[in-house]
Amino acid sequence: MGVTKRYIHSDYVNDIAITAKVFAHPARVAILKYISEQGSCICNDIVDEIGLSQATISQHLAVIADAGLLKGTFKGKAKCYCINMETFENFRVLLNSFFITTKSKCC
Amino acid sequence: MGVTKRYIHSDYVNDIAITAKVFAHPARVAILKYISEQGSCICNDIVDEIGLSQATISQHLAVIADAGLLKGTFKGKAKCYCINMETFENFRVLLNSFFITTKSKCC
DNA sequence: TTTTATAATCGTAATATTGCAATATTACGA
DNA sequence: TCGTAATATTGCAATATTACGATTATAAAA
Repeated sequence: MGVTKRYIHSDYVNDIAITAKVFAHPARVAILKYISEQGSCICNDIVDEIGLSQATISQHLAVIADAGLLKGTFKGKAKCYCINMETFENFRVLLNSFFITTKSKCC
Repeated sequence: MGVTKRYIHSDYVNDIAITAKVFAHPARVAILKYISEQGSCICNDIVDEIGLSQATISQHLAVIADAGLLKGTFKGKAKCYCINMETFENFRVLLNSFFITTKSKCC
């Protein structure tokens, strides 16, 4: 065991969990926040900004990118990152739908 | 290593990550969804509803409860769960603030 | 008091995640 | 082509998470 049993859940539930997981690590939140604050793209100022090794940042970037949240363009030898706002907006809507539809009359 | 370095990040960033983590597992999303659908409280129908063992469900419930998202009342031998909508709403607002404030002009 | 139903906890195995050093790759400029 | 800067990948150690059986607590009912 130790494996998440995704197959027992609906797609909707799995989608929410997978989406939330991207934001479930402070380094990834910080990376997205930093890119956002820089307005447009940057390179490995992220490594300087956040106190983690280049390897670790690169891994987190890969997780964010796999989720479809990054657009990258090579600008010289550096890579220019920016947020794919379309996917980002989809994520917002998905999570918000979950929050909005959840109700509970307490006992 | 293997430990998330929370201390290098701001409280805001850590709060978002901790909040998102609650929803980062499909079982927890499914539990919340089920409680919500039942309107008010239930007991261990959750175990029957979701295909996980009682011990596992209990663990996930503990994670949700630790986040402040559950209210429980003992009703007979069974325990009655419901969602703490105040905390839930706070979570919604926190995550939404992050989504709303994030911008990016792509390269 | 004993039984029974319900839920929490313990112990443990399997797997996932985090983080980093070392190394590879990629792309540019000299 | 070589050297160099920027990123990605690999391999590994430490830790966290997930899941479950077994056990333990708890409270109502018999």
